[in-house]
Amino acid sequence: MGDVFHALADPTRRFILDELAERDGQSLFELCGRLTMRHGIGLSRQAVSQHLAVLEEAELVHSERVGRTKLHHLDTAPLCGLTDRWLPTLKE
Amino acid sequence: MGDVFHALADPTRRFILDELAERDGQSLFELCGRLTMRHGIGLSRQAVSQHLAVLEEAELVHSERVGRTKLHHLDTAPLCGLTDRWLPTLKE
DNA sequence: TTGACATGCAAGTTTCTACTTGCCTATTCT
DNA sequence: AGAATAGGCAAGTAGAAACTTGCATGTCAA
Repeated sequence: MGDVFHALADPTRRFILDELAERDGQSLFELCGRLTMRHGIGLSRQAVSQHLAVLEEAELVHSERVGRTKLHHLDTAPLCGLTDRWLPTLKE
Repeated sequence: MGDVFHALADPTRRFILDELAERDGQSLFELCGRLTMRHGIGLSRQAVSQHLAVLEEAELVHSERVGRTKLHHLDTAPLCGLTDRWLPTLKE
């Protein structure tokens, strides 16, 4: 669960989640391109790949291999109730 | 807003929030003691102080000086709607 | 005012994080 | 088969983060 917060702590990773929220199932190359075009983030392919690995570790992103590409899917489940721990209205 | 995620990314800081959620208005010394007693975290006073600074930066904790002590208060406001950005049910 | 207590400030160290570069593997197309 | 495409692996680097230690500041109580 700390993994989820750690994953969300980086702005680039939050942009990646934004991208997948808008268009699910993107490949690594697609994400690279769209991060550059739409968010002005000019990172190497490997940098983005490493960010995706962190997001997968946190289970915020799942991936499937399709031929020579790998499609990435957003999973918002780990976000639900993430902060309830400290919200007094939900204590009991 | 990235500050909030960054602040939450550290387990010690999450324990501090737990402590303040349970008993609001603790001093630095109280927090040090309770972190050690209840969570097994034996950190120096300065380490805890630095964690509190990070939490204050993120506005998750506010503090007031009272005589020679400083009391810390939890503020859950920054947590509200933190993850809505990616939750599809709230898109419009 | 002097001593004890609660905290702040400033270096300094070690560990982690983000990113890059270079090379390797696997799949598709011609 | 050979070239192009999509991605993976590994080592290296620069900067940030987490902690520590030592000293300074401010407050209270006798």
